[in-house]
Amino acid sequence: MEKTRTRFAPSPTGFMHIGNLRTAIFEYLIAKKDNGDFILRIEDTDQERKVEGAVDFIYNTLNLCGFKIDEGPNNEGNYGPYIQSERLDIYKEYALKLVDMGKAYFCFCSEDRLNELREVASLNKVPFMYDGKCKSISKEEALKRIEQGEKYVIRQAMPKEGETIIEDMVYGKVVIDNSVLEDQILIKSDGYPTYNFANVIDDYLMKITHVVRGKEYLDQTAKYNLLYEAFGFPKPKYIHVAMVLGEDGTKLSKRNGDASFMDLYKDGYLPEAIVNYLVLLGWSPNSNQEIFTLDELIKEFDPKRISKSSSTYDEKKLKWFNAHYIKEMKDEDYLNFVKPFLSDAYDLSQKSDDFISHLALIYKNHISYGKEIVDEVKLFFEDEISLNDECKEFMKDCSIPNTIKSFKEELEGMSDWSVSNINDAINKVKEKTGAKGKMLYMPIRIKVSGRMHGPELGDTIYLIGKEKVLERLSKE
RNA sequence: GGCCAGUUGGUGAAGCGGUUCAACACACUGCCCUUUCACGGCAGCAUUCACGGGUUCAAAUCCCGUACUGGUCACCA
Repeated sequence: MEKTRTRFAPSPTGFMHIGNLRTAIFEYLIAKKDNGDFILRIEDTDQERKVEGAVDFIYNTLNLCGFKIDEGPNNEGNYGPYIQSERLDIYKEYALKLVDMGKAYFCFCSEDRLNELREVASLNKVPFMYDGKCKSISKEEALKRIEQGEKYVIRQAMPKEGETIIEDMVYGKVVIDNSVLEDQILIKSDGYPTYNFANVIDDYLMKITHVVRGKEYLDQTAKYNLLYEAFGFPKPKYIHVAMVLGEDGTKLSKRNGDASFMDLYKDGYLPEAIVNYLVLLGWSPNSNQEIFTLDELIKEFDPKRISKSSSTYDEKKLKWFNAHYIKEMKDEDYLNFVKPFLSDAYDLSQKSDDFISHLALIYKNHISYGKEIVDEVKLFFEDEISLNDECKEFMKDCSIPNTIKSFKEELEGMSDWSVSNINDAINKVKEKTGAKGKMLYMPIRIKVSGRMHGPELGDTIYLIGKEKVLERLSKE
């Protein structure tokens, strides 16, 4: 039995959106479920889109997600190189092999001629397809013309009749009519392979057993199969996955400003939560379980349960997952996680460690992503408070000044500034004034913090500090 | 336009011919808990599975057609 090998094959653009990552997750899980290998291959045959440092970026992202790359550009295995631009000779060699077999041919048609054909086709309202003009050129003549420096591409001679069957683990059997397939280009005139050709060659040479890719490639798989068959290579198993749509129903993209993994990560989304959320987007386990560790996913994942229809990215659900994972964190880990967000936003140099930790911990059950704490915590860093209309409305009740006065007196007489003493003080106010419930807590909260929502009142008062609290209570 | 695929609630989805078939989760709404807010707990939320036909004793589940959505038809990946 051959070893299961999957590959993640991104373009090095230095950006990874959610849909890309999800594909990587599926590939990783399929490999690891069988104790197989997960390979990273860089598809940089489009030299214009290449970005410096992109390879490290991809390693970094996958590492954060907890995925170990078994082979890739930075840790080569036996099937390198792992960057397509370094494999040009290989593609050429295989293309020529196909020419020798009579299954591919050199084509000298100029772009102008192709454009003319295209125009005629669009005039006649038929799909454009290369007419195979150069197919009849003999190999000897072709070689002579190449010798003379003529530009050429290599095209595969495709069957004009019959049909090609695609077997997919998600979509089942899909039949494509051969008549819609044109003689596809294998090697471009700049010597680079086309994406399709490089893929087939690499997947074969790297012994990839399961090809996971977006559904947009489903139709094209017929071309792949014809290539595998021409060479006599064994075909991999195909797993096409439906797309992830944005909340507006369109495809996720960088241009739409849709979140990338790194954007989310920087805002304080935990990789475990992102992975957990994404794997459930278009895949469901054979149970009601929703929270999964990576190991559990490896055990449970079954590509046959991937959904055929596209799904919509739902930030609310992601937040729910993230909040869950935050609540599960150990306090110590949580503090290390949120403190950077605080220190980025506020000057903490005058604050004690106790203050910062106490403050951060109060919000552990409140925030759904790290950066959210910045806004939540604002009330502890502002000198002036101003009430909004809702607060003002609330404060109109005539019994309130009395409550505030009484509470102020309690605080003034307090020797030891602590959360429990503050809570006791609130209790005493209740006894003395008869105010209770909302009419007890809310006036104090508003007067002291300037808002109607916030963490436990005792903690809030404690952290704002005695001096500032008294000052605010005294104000009209 | 040709071809390919998809269509279960606001969202992710389970179910794939009957025996709770419309689970579960997010969101939302209400209640309870906490002397406030939040957390947490509980409850409600698709008479119906895009629509129309057919097969069957029986269909969200099988078949056909229609509509809609998306993908694809490059020397781009």
